[in-house]
Amino acid sequence: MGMGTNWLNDVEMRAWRSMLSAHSQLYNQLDEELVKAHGITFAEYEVLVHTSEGQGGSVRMASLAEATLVSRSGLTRRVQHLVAVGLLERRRCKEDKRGTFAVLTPLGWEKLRAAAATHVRGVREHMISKLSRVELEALADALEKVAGQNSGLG
Amino acid sequence: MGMGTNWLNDVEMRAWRSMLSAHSQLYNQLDEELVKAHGITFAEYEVLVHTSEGQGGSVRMASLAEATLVSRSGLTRRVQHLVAVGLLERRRCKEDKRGTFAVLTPLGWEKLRAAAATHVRGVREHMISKLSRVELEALADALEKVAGQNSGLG
DNA sequence: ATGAGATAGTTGCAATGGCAATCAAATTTT
DNA sequence: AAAATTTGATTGCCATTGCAACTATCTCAT
Repeated sequence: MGMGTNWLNDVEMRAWRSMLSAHSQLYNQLDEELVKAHGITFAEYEVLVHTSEGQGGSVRMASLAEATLVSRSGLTRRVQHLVAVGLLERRRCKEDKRGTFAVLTPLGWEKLRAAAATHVRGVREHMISKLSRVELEALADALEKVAGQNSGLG
Repeated sequence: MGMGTNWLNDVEMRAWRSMLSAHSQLYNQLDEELVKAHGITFAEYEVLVHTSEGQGGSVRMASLAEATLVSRSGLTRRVQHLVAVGLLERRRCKEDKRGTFAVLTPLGWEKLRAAAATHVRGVREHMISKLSRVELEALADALEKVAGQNSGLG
């Protein structure tokens, strides 16, 4: 602005760059492991997880979009694909005829159960095992502050 | 495997979920701010930054791809676009005729200078200001451990 | 009840990005 | 030095995704 840019100092730069790098590596690694072992992407796995947390394994589309950090149109198509491969069903909402539920099928529950084992193992191996308990807590606390008020699911 | 999945406990889950959430929010926010203020995406900004760090504002394509966490084909097209809008030039490498340098143009330097101010302000506002100095250091340390041996650029 | 506006969800379209194949040039092997 | 392999980079093709536009339904003010 008036003067030259007040650049990020070393700690600030390390925090920001390692955030990009750690996220990228973790995401790609976990995604690859799920695809190889179970034929679903991490994004699809996230849909199954959040669906399973709703009443009777069913969640409204908008809520699912928010939980999985994707746009509504993006979610529509992800669900379309998961329906096509038999892991989800769509159910019309009786209270609000505009609404739609995504519902886990028995096959979806089974896929989720199997994929969760792979996913949890991956998170432990690629993230948690690299940190002490204290470091992990500090990481969780700091990241939650950065993420802001995003605790509940909806 | 023999027994049920050993689920993530509370701290582990908080760390992992907040990583996804914090990254998503930060990335989208910083991207939007750059697009609005300077007409370039965050991904493009990253290319300008890493190019500026090379000798004479020039970097080999492969090195740039690695630094910006994108595939080589993805980088080829990003650079194509930045060339089309006049922020970069391509220069053939004399020592290795297969190679190509991306080189910042004067316009590219100017755009970088302006965009950096916006970007740094955004990082401070959306990440750094939410943490104490101690928390920030803990975050940087933890994320670097998760990211592994990715310090140098190339 | 009716019309204005908000909300749930889907679709067209365009941008982005990765994988595999390809081409050119460098390096290694024999 | 010819052949085989590796490496740098680009392109074709396809999958994913977001924005804007659209439809259907709901809510609220009058």
